[in-house]
Amino acid sequence: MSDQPTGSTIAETIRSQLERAIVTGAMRPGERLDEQEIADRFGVSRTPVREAIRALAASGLVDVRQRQGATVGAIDIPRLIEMFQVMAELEGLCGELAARRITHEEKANLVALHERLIAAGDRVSPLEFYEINREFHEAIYDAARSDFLAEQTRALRTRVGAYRRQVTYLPGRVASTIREHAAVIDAICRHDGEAARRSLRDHVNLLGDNLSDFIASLAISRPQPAERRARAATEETPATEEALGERS
Amino acid sequence: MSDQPTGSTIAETIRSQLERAIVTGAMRPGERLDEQEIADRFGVSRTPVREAIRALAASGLVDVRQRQGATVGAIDIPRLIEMFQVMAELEGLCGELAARRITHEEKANLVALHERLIAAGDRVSPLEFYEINREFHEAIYDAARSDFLAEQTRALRTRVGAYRRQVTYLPGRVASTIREHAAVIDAICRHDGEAARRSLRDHVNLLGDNLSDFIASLAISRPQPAERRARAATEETPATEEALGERS
DNA sequence: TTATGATTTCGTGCATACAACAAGCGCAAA
DNA sequence: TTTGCGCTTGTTGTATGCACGAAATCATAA
Repeated sequence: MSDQPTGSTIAETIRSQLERAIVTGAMRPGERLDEQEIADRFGVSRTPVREAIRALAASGLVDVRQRQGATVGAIDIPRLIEMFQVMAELEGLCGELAARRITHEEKANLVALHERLIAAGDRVSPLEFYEINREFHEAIYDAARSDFLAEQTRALRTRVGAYRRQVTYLPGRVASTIREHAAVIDAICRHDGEAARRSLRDHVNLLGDNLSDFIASLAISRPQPAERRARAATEETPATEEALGERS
Repeated sequence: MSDQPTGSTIAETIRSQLERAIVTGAMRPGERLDEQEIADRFGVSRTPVREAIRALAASGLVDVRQRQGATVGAIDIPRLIEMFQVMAELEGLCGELAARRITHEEKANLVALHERLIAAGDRVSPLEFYEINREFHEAIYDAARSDFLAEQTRALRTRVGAYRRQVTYLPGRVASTIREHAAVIDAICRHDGEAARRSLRDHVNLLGDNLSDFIASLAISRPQPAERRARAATEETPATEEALGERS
């Protein structure tokens, strides 16, 4: 390993790198994770790589089958919808708790983030929009004052990250997101727990709905993913899944 | 390994065994998990033991700190309450979905389980009561038709298992449980999603409330039975250890 | 040609050895 | 006594070798 964070283990470093590769879409769902290959790529032995893969498997980002190696977690549509539904509940609970517990400073922060989001949305900067959106939700987690709930919600958010990213960029979705966030902020600042819960839950559920529409529209020209372990010796492609690929 | 399930790995076997030891309370919160010791105990090398421990850590049942080994997950009171709150939401969602999707056969099964629960409650058979209660909730997960939701809820249930077990056996709690379950069944059979969600959520939340009462009552005066063989008696333990440890 | 069975190949699962780090211990200095 | 430093010791983190098993390949028969 050339650059390793001091105080951290190799396994954790690899885990982090792989996670990043997966949630950003650099590694595509169904793609194989060969222990030896990854070990060579990072210049370490199989042991920490193996540990990293198992950790990712535990968080649901990769699938492992006995004696058959690991692949990047492929989530089928029904399951993805289920995940959004659960996420909606958790985010809703975050909203309700936040509405009851938020401080003045946090309110101000939320509003500020929202305005940054609007600005980013106007300039149509997907990456920045995505990041600010993340911070917005993180701010709500903080305000909810429930570490465990925050961890669970965050984990789920990460897990669907690769897919959600596609949805967030849908045309028209940005404007809707801003409107929905405005409703969330309003409810939270009014300390209306029920309204906050509802607006956040619906917000996330709408993402899920959009997702299904999105998927459905793609189902027409979907190539059969019969790719086995065919990997060219060339550089790996920083692409996204064909079904969820760039779309304008 | 003397008896290993065919088709399963050693690591998985060990993971399962350790999980069982933890959720049943045989291993107590804060207790240390020495890789070599466990490896010797099972007659295997450190490698699969290590893997098992990391898996348990990922599911939240054990805590690991870099270079400082692993301990059985110790959950403090605020966090435990947070976990119950999240669990209440998830169970509530299960209930709502179940109310909308349950079949006639499943209704009958639910009722049958409930009657078995009543019988077990009358005979005051804690272990059986616990098991039937588990099956009851599992039946609701099934009826909800959401694999992911079921997995999440089940995982959380397992995670608080060691603590929840104590609460379920509180005097008077059995009768309340049966009453609350009756309300749940009624709502589900009427296909009233909202009522099902509310009744199930409150049911679990009441467990949380009882939990706090339980903790509070123990904080006053509680002679330690200490009939269990003390393994790491000198080990530093969190507050919950005292409060939720062995009791009659 | 397809189907079926043996064989080869390649990757995972586990064992073992070594390295690195943290906690405990002893000794010396204040 | 207390404090600080270096050493020892024990445990974790990583590397490496080997064995088992599943998929791939090939051979043979219908």
